[in-house]
This record gives sequence, structure tokens and C-alpha cells, in this order.
Amino acid sequence: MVMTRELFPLVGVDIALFCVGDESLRVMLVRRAQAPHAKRWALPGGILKPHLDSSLESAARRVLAEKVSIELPLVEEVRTFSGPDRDPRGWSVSVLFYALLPLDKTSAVVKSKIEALEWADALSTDHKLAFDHSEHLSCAVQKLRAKVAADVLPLHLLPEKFTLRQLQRVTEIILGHPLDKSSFRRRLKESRDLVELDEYVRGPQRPAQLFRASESFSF
Amino acid sequence: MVMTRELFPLVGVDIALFCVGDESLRVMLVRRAQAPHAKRWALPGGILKPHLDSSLESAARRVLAEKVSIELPLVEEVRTFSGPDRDPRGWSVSVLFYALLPLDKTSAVVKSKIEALEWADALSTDHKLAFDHSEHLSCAVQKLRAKVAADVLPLHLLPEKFTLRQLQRVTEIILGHPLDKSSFRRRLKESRDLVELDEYVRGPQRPAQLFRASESFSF
DNA sequence: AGAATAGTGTCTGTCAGACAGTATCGC
DNA sequence: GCGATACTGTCTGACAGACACTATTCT
Repeated sequence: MVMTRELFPLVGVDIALFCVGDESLRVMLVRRAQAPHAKRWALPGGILKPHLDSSLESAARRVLAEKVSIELPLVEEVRTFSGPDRDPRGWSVSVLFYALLPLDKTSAVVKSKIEALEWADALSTDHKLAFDHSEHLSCAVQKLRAKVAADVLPLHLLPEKFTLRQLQRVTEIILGHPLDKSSFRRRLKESRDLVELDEYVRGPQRPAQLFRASESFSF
Repeated sequence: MVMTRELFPLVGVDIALFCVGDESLRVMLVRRAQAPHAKRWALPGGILKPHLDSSLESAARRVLAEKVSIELPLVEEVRTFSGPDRDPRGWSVSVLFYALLPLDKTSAVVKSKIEALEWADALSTDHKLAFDHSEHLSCAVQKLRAKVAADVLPLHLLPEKFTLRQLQRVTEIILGHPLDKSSFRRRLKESRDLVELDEYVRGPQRPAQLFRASESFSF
């Protein structure tokens, strides 16, 4: 069925799925199989299906379920993009979400045979993505950074148990600049978002104490 | 034309238009003339018209133009609300915006004969608005407060020239708590969002210096 | 002992709230 | 002068960065 967009806009969702790997912030890109913009890299996304979705966020989760086999802890709206020209099919609305994939769940990524997939450096600025997805990406990064800087911690990007050093590294990678160890620990100990565990990781040096997010924590 | 919402959701915008008056933060409410929810109070809103609107924000500005005869300096997205049940007409998406009406422009409000209009106290919690607009309103207030607290100033709610005392009152009204005069002035003088003028308002006491927003200011 | 990383203590500058004090108007 | 409001100066406590220091493991 073909329908002009004169009465109803196309409504879809796009997702910036972040993870941290290889000492950098990474975002999932997919190579589009179909027109429009076939063969170009884009953020994963899809059209809203009213008979399947109970909200835009659940549409985003449905789209993500095709890429990642676990339920993601955090899927949050960034903003909308809209207009008659951003999609060649006509007047369209895209609601952008971001989501976080914990470090130890990267094996949950579904390898598709029909679609190429890549974890691109989210902070490098020279992607030329399909549609207006380059702008989508920079908005999502900005929102993520604002959240992290506003003293909320990117715990969803870590495994359930982690050391303060790991948390600090992830925070530094997202913000793009180094943090002082002492002040970082001070803030964290006071924040009550963390619970100390009586467990330690052993390594070739002094063991590090493990922590987990407190029950009340919500990013 | 009647169409089920099985393929295309209804897409609309709603706006929380704020102003400050009578020592409180006020929001514009309209009494709905038509079903659904006829005769109930709601935020002003309307359906997206792809042939008229070049984006969701311009749809919001079009809706506002029916209520206020001036172009508003700030119209900004808050978030979306969506789902099959929030509007009895079927699956729908509402994109919420907020906008600010300067104090000295309240005369620009268009008095409609077919529609009742009210400036309600935005912080009182006992509105029972149509649809999910009560939740819309609290989200919009929260976003406005976050902006104002994050040291950005609600200059758009003031006339072009104003005294620091006026700015402080408006900020206090929005945040809901008093601020220290000295620290407030200190912040402001350093912020470079303000320009001092060589003008003073005379009254029954010491004259107060006038300020205006600097060119580079953007809320 | 030495290397390596975990974790602590302390100094210091910045900044915001509190609040008292000074300035300038009308009457 | 007095009341009222505009505006300033100073004290103080909270906090964050800098950085040196101690602690605990493995080899």
C-alpha cells in the first residue's frame, strides 16, 4: 500500500545504542539493506507499528530486540526530528532514543546475516550517516554526557559488580577528559547510589573492592 | 473521513505556555469545545498538518498563533507522550512543547469567542486536565525549573528592560523558593548574559538600574 | 625488595549562602 | 531625618581539584 504523506506523517523511532569498549565510547550502526539510503550506515530504527507497540518507547525496545537478545536496562527519549524533507518517503517524525548496553553483555548482540553491523566510535565526528542521523548521534552523545556530568553515574554500562576504577574509566571515556581519583571516590562514597560489597578482585597487584548499584539507583 | 489508527497514529502537539503574573507561575489552559473531552480544561494543542507545518515545532507555533498574536521567542520540546489509550480516537503521539510569554506582552493574548481561556496557577497540583495533560504540565514545569536552576535565566518572561530585582522575583517564583540577593547579583554580573544600561527606574525609593539580555543570550 | 595498582589525607582555591552594612531616592 | 529599596563587602562553610602519601598484593 502506497500512501502519500499529506494527511499522516510517517512515525518512527531511532536508537543510539551505546557501549564502552576498547577505551572508547561506541555506538551501534547498521548498514541499511533497503531504500531509502540503501547501503548507507545509519542508527538502528524502525517504523511505529500501532498494533504491536504500546508506546514509542516500546517501539524502540521492539526494534532493539532484533539487534540485541537481552532487555536493556535503560531506554530513554532524547528528542524528536521532523519535517517534510528528512525522509524521501515524505513528511516524517523520528523520535530518537538512547540506550546503554552493559560491558559484559556484548555477547547478546545478534549477528544478522542480512545486515551488516558495526560498533563505531561515537565521538569521532566524521560519520556520514543516512538521513539526519549524524545530527541524531551528536544530540544523543550530548544528552548522555549531560547526564553523566550531572553526577549521575553510567552504571548501566558496567557489569553488575565493578570496581571504582572501572567506573571512573567509563566516566572518563564518556566525558572525554580525565578525572581526579580522589575526588571521584569521595563523591561516589557519599552518593548512596553505590553499595560496597565484601568482595575483592585479585590481580597482579593490590586487590580492588567491588561495588554494585544500590536498589534505589536509577540513571 | 474516518480512519482507524491501525496503520497511522494520530500526531499532534500540545503546548504549556507560561507567564508570570500575580506573584505566581501561570500556564494557559483552554476549555475544549469539541469531543473528545469536550468542556474540560486542557493545554492548547492541535493535530499536525503536514501541508502546513514544516516541523513539529512549527506546528506548535501555528497552534500558538491562534492564541497569541505575537511570535514567541522560545518554543522548546519537552518530550513525547504516546500510546493506544491516551486519546479515545486511537493510537496517538503528542509532542509536548513549552513556551514563554514575556510579562509585557500579555495583551497579545487573543480573546476567542468560541473558547474559554484561563491562566491557571502552574504549580498548584489539583488541575484535572483532559487526556494526560496533568502529567504534561508537571513535566513541562520540571523542565522549566531545571533550565532556570542550571543558571540559565528566564529572561524571556521579562520585558526587554528590567531590574535585577524583577529578574530575581521571576526566578524565585519559578523555582518556588527565595534566593539570596547578594549571590544572585554576583552570579548575574559575571554571567555575561546581561548588559547593564545607563538607565534607571525611579520610584518612591532609590532608583534601580536597568538591564537587558545580551545579544548572545539564548535561554 | 620492587613494581604496580588500590585507596587515603591534606592543602588550597573557588563559590554560594548569610547577613550586616552603605547608598540614594521620596517624603 | 526617616522609611524604603538598591546595592556592596565580608565572613564562613561546602566542595572539588591537585597531589603526595600509605596499603596490599604478586613476582
